[in-house]
Amino acid sequence: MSLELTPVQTVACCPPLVRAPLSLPEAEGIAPLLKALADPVRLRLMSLVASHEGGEACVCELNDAFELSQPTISHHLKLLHEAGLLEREKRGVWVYYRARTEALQNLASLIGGRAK
Amino acid sequence: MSLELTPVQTVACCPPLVRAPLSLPEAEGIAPLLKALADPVRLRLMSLVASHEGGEACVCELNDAFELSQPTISHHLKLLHEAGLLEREKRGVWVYYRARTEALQNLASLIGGRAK
DNA sequence: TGTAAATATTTACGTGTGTCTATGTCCTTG
DNA sequence: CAAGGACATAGACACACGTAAATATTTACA
Repeated sequence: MSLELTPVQTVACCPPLVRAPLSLPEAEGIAPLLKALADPVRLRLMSLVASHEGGEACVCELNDAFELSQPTISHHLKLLHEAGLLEREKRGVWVYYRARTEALQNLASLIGGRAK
Repeated sequence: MSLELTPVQTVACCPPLVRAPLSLPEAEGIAPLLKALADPVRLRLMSLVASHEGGEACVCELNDAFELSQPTISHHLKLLHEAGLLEREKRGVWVYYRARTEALQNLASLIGGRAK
């Protein structure tokens, strides 16, 4: 197995943007997380999952929410999963994705944390 | 002049991700903001400016913080400015950029806002 | 065991992004 | 008004990204 940190593990280690300059390694760790969110489809996927009842949603429901092909949705879900923003669980034929809210909150405090 | 909203104006109007699904127009308004931040160089630029004394920094200082060409830094600053994350002010020969902290805070509460 | 449904992977393609070099513009000062 | 410094713009190029079509994989069930 790899010793690499997922992006979501990286973000928890940094003070807010307004507090201190980010080092290059820190920035390189955090950027992939933001990149994963920086797409209209993935933003909507994330909000659909995160606001869904039980904090999770089945891929079948997510597919229906977009006018995009199933492989395209699967691709976006994979990116969010690899970034550490979504957890994946297979139950029978269906796959459920769950939002990692602590990852979102770490990211939020990095971006919007207070200066002092 | 244009009637378009800048991304930063868009973000203030949406509930947190975990609260309700984002509409397509909402997501398309917010994604550019995240995209602007989703790059290691721009993340560092943003944190350099935001954490700098007085909340602003001169381009000349920012150039020195990277091993990139001056036009490349200028390009990144332009993207951050167009997204509404940085304000631009020319004073004499120098240009100063200032972080729009309320934009960062709106973005943060969108991403990490509590569910209920 | 074989068939259908749910999801993922592969491949391909047009478009967008990050970077550089070269050049332009604006301001200051001699 | 000429020259130089600070910053922006334009053009070019390699690479990454979003999407779709075709195909593979996994699971349930008749």
